[in-house]
Amino acid sequence: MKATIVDVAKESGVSVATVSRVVNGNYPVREKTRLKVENAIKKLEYVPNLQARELNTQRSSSIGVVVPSFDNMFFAQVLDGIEERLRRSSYSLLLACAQNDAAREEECVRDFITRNVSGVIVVSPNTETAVSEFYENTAARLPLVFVNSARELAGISYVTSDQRGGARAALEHLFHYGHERILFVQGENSDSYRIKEKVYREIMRERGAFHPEDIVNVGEGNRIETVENTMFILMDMMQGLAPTAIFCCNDLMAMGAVNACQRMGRRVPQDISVIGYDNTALSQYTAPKLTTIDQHMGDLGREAARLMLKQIEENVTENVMLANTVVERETTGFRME
Amino acid sequence: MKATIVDVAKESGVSVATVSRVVNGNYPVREKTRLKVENAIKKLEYVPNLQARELNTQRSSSIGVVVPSFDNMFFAQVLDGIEERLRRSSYSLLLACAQNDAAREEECVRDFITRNVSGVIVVSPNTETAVSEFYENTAARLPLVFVNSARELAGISYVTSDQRGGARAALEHLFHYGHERILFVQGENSDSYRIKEKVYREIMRERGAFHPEDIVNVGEGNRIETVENTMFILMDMMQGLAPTAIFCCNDLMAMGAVNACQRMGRRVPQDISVIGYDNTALSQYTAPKLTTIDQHMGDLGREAARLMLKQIEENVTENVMLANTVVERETTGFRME
DNA sequence: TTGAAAGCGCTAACAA
DNA sequence: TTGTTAGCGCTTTCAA
Repeated sequence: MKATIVDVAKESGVSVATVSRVVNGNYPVREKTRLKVENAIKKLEYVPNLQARELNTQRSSSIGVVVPSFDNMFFAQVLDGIEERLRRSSYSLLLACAQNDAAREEECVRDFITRNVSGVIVVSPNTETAVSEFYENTAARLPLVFVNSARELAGISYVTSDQRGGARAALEHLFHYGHERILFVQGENSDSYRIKEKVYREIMRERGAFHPEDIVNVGEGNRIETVENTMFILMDMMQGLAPTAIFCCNDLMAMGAVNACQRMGRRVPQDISVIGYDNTALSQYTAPKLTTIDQHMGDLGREAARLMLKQIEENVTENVMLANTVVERETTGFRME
Repeated sequence: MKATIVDVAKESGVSVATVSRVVNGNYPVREKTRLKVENAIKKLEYVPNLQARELNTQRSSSIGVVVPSFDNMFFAQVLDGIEERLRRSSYSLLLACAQNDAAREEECVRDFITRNVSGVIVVSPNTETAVSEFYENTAARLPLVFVNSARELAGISYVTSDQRGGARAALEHLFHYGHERILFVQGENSDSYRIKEKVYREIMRERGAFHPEDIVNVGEGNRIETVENTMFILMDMMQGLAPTAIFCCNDLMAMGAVNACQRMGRRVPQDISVIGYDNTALSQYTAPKLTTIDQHMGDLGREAARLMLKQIEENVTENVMLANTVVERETTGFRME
């Protein structure tokens, strides 16, 4: 069986208290005693039991993270950022996947509470659950951080990305290249499309360049088929219209847009410019490489971890909004007649 | 403060043992008593403390998973599989990232032991560490499962994917379409390239169709730049050679190969066929869509979780090798003159 | 500088 | 069917 602190104490002929002091190094121990204990530890391959320690000290050194799914590169990157920041602390990461399901999300959080985590980070919380009583109660119990949630609740820290600003930056980038007739491509069922559409409408109206028919909806926006769907829909649409640029709500759609242009014999960016959103790895794989908006997902994760640590240590919540920035690559530019 | 079992016992006027029995439902409790206790639990918002329970029962209900990094879609998919299988059990998942570093990998495993996990799954263990004494000692302490490791140690369960068979299947797929002169594109520093190269050499030699100059090395094979590097190297190479097909060790390289062909005015697959490896999401985003070999990474993860559970429950190790299968899409076919 | 002992929240024998 | 109690492995107060 695994060696316990008692075994070590016996082996080295001291009390368990002394062993504990050696292990934690928080109280003075005579050099000679320390050596004896350390030898015994090595000999018995003793590893302290964190569960017991935490039960005793009423602390916990794990943080729960709930993600809605793994198939999306977005979450992998946020997770990466969280892990990176947490690594420098003494906390470790308990992971659960909510499968895009509100009930399952609650379940995950409850399980974390049972496991006595120090706090829970929820990435893209389900909008149904996010407004519910459930999270209000949970926030009263333990530190809670939301990543990318539109709705705000008391006692919860938020880290979001400035999609309004990002949409504006994307359009200004296109204006800068002299584009006026700009198609807007979005999908269904996501707050993030709503936000961008609103900005698009406002800005285009301001310029007197708004045409309702320039707004294209390609349906489900985060699947593999999105690329192809977007391509076909645009090939259809663009027959009648003569946009000089296309603003897409994510890189999948942008990729479909580029493909559509190429199939129709329009050069990108000489004939038509395309800008995407998210700066997923994808955007660099294509030829030409996508100009897009970076949401800095790694930073989103790092910030979430930082806010969590802050809540645990100082018991204060904080909200952070990260800027979205243009990454210019090869799909935007001036028109060449 | 959080309510404990003692609080619930007091509130409902029974002993802690009875509360425990109600919570666990493992011993008979009179209906009326049970109701009293349940009410108290609800009233106090009591959540049992798993740490205490596990300390007492000498059990643990978490499994540690170490991945080398997150930036690779591969690991995200394996993780997805592990999580999916574990979800149906009562175990939860402790995650750590080794950052492609052998020392850091050991550290992660040690930390898991301290946290008293039931077992550890290591995805793509570092080859240095994999052969070391470290894992031998660790395997003696607790269940260990390796995903995608070339070297085998006693007391450890393995789940690997049959890359030999996959490479053979890829070549046979090309032979089937009548290709004889086939370029082999690989990268540096990975067992998986070695394995495929060996198969390629063997099979091409057997057919008397082996030309040493057909083996191309594009350097670092798992970065974003791999796509572009591959493209330039191949555009250079293919001037002199006249292959009718290209077998690439991963989808990044295959994407680069397709781009190279297109730039050189060769139609894919009418003039030249390209086959990739991995079946990453990427392979479906391109136009034309990549024919590739599926490693079934989700299954790899699910199997790893299954073997872990088996080791925990029955204390037996098992090795599994998953078949790699051809996924035919749009980049392979007969030559059209 | 060290040891004895209480107790963290829980389960499970044992007794009633 | 229920209660009493020992003890899981550890930390920490208190006393020596």
